Amino acid sequence: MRVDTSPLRPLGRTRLYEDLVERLGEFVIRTNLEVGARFPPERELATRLGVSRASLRQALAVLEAQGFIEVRHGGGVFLRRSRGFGGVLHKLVERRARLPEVLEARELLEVRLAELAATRRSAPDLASMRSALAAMEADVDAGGLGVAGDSAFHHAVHRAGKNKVLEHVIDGLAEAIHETRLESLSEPNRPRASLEAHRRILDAIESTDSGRAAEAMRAHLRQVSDVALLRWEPPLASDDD
Amino acid sequence: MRVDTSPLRPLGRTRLYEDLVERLGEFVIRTNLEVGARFPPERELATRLGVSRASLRQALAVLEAQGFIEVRHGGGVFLRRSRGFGGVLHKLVERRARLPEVLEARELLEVRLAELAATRRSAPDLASMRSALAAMEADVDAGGLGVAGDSAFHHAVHRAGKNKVLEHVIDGLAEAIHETRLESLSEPNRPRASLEAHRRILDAIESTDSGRAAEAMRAHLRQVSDVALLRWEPPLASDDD
DNA sequence: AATGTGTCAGTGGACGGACCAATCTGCCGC
DNA sequence: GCGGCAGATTGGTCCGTCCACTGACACATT
Repeated sequence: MRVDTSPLRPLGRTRLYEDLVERLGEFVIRTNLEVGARFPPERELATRLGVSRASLRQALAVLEAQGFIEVRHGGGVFLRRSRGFGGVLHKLVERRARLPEVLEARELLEVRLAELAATRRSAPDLASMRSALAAMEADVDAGGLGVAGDSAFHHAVHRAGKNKVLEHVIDGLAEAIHETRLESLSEPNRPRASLEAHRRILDAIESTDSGRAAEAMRAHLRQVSDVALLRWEPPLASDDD
Repeated sequence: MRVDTSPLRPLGRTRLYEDLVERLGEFVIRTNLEVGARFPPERELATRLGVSRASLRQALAVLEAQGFIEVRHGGGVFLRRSRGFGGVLHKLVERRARLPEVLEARELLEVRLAELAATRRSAPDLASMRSALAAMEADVDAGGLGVAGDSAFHHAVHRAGKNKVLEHVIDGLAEAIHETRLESLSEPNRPRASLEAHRRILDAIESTDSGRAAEAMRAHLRQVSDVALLRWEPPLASDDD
């Protein structure tokens, strides 16, 4: 039983620590704090922001985990990078308006990963893909959409690409991608078509044919995002230079 | 003056909240917690983990910011996704051993973004690139390495690609990339060569020639990563299937 | 004078308890 | 059976306290 999670939040919801993250971001900008420079002490920050040290420390923990600051015990809080202070991928991704960008990013990453997978895949990787496909087929035969298998298959391909960085990035996009997948698979006959597309991808990867793998993946993704509403007109280049 | 940040950390240093993030990850795995399911109450978690609620809440804040959990006031803590629980990009990136993967990811993203930039760049984008290049040239003429201009130029290209998601991802890799850039530019004559490479990229983007932009960027990056030590032998595909 | 050493103020790390606010649950009266 | 109220649950925030690490300065030693 899925718990209804995101929608219909209380409205004015305000995570104090989230506000603090933003405030600290502003602080960096407005004081023109340089990379490597030190923040005021926690106690002072807390006082000036009018919050408790506990709340402030939640915000600092987030920023540190994000890599924006470094907190040195006994030393102080230091700025590590200012670009994109605040801002987390998953938040960026969860905006409906970003769908075209997400799809664009997805295609880029996933096609390349399929290409890499064709060259680097190990025996266990292939096994994962096959079993994911089998699960998907079983589910589809039973009248399901095969989402679990679909997801597992793509994940297996990602792993087979042997690049943790790219894999991590794609996983970050996973949520938004998952929505797309649902919309697509909900159309009649889609599950079947999708299954076939996956077979072609697997076949190419098995034959270590990276070019074919890339193309098969690209075709598959295009098919999926076609359904996913809005075709996107990229802003035209202006030649006013 | 850059503060020496990463190397030679105190050894046993241990961020309690970081450990907690991992522990919670283990908890999700071991109890096979499903997406949407609820965690035990904070107080109970804190007790069972043997830490204060304050520390636990730092960990929860990180996990929530990361999008792994959702915390509902008065409701409880819920699992949003389990894939890659814990694990943050910038941590992944900061491992020396990952350099090849980072470079691979960088090339993929940056080449594509250059390609997009050639089609989507606006007048202000071009202006940013030109001024970055000018700054770089001035610095190089003065005997500097031109790192600031270099960085600004790439950033301008990223922005011109008009895809916030990709831009965000690249910015996440920025730190590691920056190191690479330093190593590369430190070699004799490099700054000059790099400047030329950037000119070619800009020229292609100005002419809205996406193919040439992509190639110019690729060549530039290859040149840079050549210097960056270790050529990488990707793991060979095993044909034992 | 140069160097080593001890001390101490400053700063982050963690805790426990208290109280508020949103939510959930179940009982009670209609 | 249904609506609503009240108490229990659970997260949100704060405060004060104490510990641990760092860095700088004063002082002693050579």
